[in-house]
Amino acid sequence: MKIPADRRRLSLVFAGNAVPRSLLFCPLRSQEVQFPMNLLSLIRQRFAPALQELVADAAPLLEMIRPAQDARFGDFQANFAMPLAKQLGQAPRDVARQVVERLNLTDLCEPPEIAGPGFINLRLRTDFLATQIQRIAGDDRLGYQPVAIPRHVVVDFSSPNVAKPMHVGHLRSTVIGDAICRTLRFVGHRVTSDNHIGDWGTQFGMIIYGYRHFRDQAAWQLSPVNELARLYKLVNQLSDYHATVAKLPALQQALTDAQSRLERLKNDPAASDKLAKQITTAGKEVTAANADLAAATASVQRIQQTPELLALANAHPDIARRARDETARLHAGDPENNALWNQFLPACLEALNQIYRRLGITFDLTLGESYYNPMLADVVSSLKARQLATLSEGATCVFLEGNAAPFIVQKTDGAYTYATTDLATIQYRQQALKADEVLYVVDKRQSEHFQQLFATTALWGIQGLKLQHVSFGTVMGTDNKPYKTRAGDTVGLESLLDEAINRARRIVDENDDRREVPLLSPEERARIAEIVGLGGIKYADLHHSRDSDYVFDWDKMLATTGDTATYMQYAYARVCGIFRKLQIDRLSFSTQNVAVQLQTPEERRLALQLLMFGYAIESVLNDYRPHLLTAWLFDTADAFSQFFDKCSVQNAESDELRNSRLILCDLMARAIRTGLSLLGIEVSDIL
RNA sequence: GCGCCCGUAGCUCAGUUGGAUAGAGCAACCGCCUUCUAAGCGGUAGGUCAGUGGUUCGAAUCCACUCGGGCGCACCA
Repeated sequence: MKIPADRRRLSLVFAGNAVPRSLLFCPLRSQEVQFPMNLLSLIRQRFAPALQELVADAAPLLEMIRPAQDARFGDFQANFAMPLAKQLGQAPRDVARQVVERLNLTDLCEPPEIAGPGFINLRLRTDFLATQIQRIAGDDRLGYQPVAIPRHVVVDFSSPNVAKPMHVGHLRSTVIGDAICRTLRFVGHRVTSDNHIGDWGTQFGMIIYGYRHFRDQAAWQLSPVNELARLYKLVNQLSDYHATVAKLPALQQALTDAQSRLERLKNDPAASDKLAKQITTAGKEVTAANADLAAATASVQRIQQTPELLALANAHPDIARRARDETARLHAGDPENNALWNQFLPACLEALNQIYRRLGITFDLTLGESYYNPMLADVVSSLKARQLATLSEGATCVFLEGNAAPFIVQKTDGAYTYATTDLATIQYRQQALKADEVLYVVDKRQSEHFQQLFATTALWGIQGLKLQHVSFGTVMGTDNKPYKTRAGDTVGLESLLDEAINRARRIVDENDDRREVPLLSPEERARIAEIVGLGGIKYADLHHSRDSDYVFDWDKMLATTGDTATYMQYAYARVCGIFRKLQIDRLSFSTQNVAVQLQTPEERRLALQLLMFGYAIESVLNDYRPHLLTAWLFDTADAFSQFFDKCSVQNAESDELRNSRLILCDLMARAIRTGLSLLGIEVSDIL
């Protein structure tokens, strides 16, 4: 397949770099012994030789060394003695003892303890922790070394449709995808973020049709994007109206059928568990059929009760087909439709970019579906040549084992589908972009599509490219239904961001007004409200495990208490407050060589937590789960809050202790700033 | 009908792929500001991990079935 040298379609290339440069290459000051900045890997390395003496493959056993799940068990625990004992035919505690005797850990840990059935509990030496903190003092990367072998990862996320308003689902993809990009870059991989926007599909036919028939010229001149959005909604509404009217008898029939089925079952004299279950099922079917009919009737009535809409609907009875025709003509190269496309697209993209700018998100590439249009015919003929694609009911399909439905690459009318585009995109990403890996940050409801896509890709002969669907769950409202406005519309993103910032502003005002002497100017308040509001939205999304559905709840998101972005931002601001109060410059202080002492449990816990940063990062990238980073951030801020409570800096018993605590404070601030930056969340020196 | 996912404290969610007495946040109750930001800290209470059976040293996690819920299944993307 040929990749067109010229980009026939408009594509935007951003040079944006998500993580501040300063965070990327910050060499450590001391270059002596380099421990990997992942304490767990270090411990595992020390266990490896001891285990290799007892067993051929130590790797799975090393996996069983974990952070302790309870502080009483120390800092780390090894759980391998029990399975290993079985393998060796010995008692677990004996096996544990043998391993412990072979260990050389004295520079890192207190003597290991064997507990319960054979757990090995490890407690790091406090002087070791102190040395490590001293070593990474002042480092924004907390000592994290870039990977030795970088991969090139293409991250496909956000991917809105132009002209259709973006909604919370796009927000979720955008926020998760951006966090993944930033984290991958941080550890040293090469990342290409690609916004695979829907700029070539059915909705464009609708806009073109709307533009030709329903355009309000004044509105168009005032704001093309708003007018296009209105036109899309209108055409969609009218198409739906006709489709729904046509569907009403069938829905009515379905209800009647379900009802009579239920009656028949209820009158069945034979009583059995199976029958009872069938009655339950039939009852649910009646309820569902009722709901379907009611929804359809309501949507029809909405049109019929609005004379202007009804008149339009009646004047355009075959609007759906004619809109599809416009799409087909666009794809066929019709000059007028292509001219309109070229006219519409920049405004649509600009509207999207406006939102990305507010969110602080950039893309390396914005290659929409249209970009791949010239490659689609070759994809299909290549699939046919390999006899993967066959004609069925007029459509060109790839039939895959285990899938009832085929993977359609060309429709009966000759049009290509997003399956075709996705295949072309994969080929392009491997051949032109030289990607090693592609991530798709897309709603989990599309998992079957990706399963088919990846299966087809493999059959097609593309090798050496790792493909992963990074799926996420639906965003629900507090009513546990997909998040919508009361009228049933999707919630526009722009208004969502406004709402978040407005709410945050109220909190910022309230807080500052409570002070004896307010600290903040209106401009500062506005800036902080933005940081807190956007941080709240992003954090709410990211701190849920990505594949669970989550409930979008303003009050929780911007709560002034608990596990929110604000908690971390607040902890950061408190560190800045300490340095302000003592009139010490944080940046210059942190480069001084200060002896770190960890005398209290709070200081020790904070230090250990900071040193677990590398482990947290690697857990995130293991399966692209940003919520593991939010958990680490919360634990870190929590450790700091306890430290702040118990360990006064300005009233420290000695200058040495004060300086040691200042080092911890500074490092903690860097940890929070870096960690939040990987999630696309900012901090402020004052809150 | 076929397939995928889920069910953990009153609510919202974690639970590092089979480890020790199942954890957070919110809400509730009790306590802590003349000292670095109380957007904070400490404490109390709250659980049949939907249910039953199985696998084994050991199960919220794996298997089977049952109950309850969600989603997807031929030309929208």
